[in-house]
Amino acid sequence: MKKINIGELAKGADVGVQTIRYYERRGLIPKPRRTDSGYRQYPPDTVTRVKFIKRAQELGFSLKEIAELTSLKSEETTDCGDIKSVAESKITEIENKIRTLRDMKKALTKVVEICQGQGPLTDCPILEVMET
Amino acid sequence: MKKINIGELAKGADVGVQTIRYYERRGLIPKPRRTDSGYRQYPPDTVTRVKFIKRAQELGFSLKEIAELTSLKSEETTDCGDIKSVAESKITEIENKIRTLRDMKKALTKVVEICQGQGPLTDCPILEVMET
DNA sequence: CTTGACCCTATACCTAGGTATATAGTTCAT
DNA sequence: ATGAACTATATACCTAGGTATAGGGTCAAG
Repeated sequence: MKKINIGELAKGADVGVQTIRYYERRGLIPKPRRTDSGYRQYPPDTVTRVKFIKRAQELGFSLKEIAELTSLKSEETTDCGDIKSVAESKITEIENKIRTLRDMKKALTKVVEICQGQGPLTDCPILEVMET
Repeated sequence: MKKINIGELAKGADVGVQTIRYYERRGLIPKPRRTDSGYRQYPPDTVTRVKFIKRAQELGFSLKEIAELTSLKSEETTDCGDIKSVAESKITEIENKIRTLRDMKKALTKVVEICQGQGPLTDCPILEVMET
């Protein structure tokens, strides 16, 4: 297999070169071999690895959690159920965030509905509700 | 009216003393007068002001937005409708966040449903979907 | 007159996820 | 053999919202 440089890896996974090095520091991708001059040489499937990171981010995982997921992946004793329960608790977490946002929206909607949308600030129900 | 110290203000608004000084630096609360020895002396209603900040945060406003809201409040030309439209665009923003979270949840739920919850990782549909 | 609880400034640190900059070495095509 | 394009390290910077620490001064009670 031909190896790829950091630039090709970054391009292939659609991230910046700096981001790759940052991921390496964070332990999200393995430290690659180097050429004699010090250039990083990646096996081409590292592109998949970086894409995995991006995809997991889109699904709501933090880099820290992705690192945990990755080390889970490489443990012998991990089975599918372990991954599943990580995903399930992430779902719960997302539900909680949605609930919080819905409460915020509800509170805001309520004051907006009361507000006539004109007149002096002294009577503004929005500011009023925020000051109590 | 008797003035209060920073500690009393912090306690009254249920935040840390450092937070008060931080808000001052951010321009969220006016710079108070000082005693000869340099102590900050607040009018007691500053407690309300700090509580306003906390409340607005709970409603989803960033400190930057709260500062804007505050300067809007002190402009002569501002009327209730200006405040209302700020609140309305915040509602829209919250709705967008909810939508994003719902999409994340949907994607995660889908893979979790496919996963049997046992067996080797090689067949794990969750990891599989994340790698594509 | 001293002790403890305040207060002051300045600066650094924290999480999260990077991006930017400075300085230097390498590789490849012409 | 030279210049563009790439790579390396180290360090600083960014947003957001603070918290912590160091090294002082002040105030009130006993």
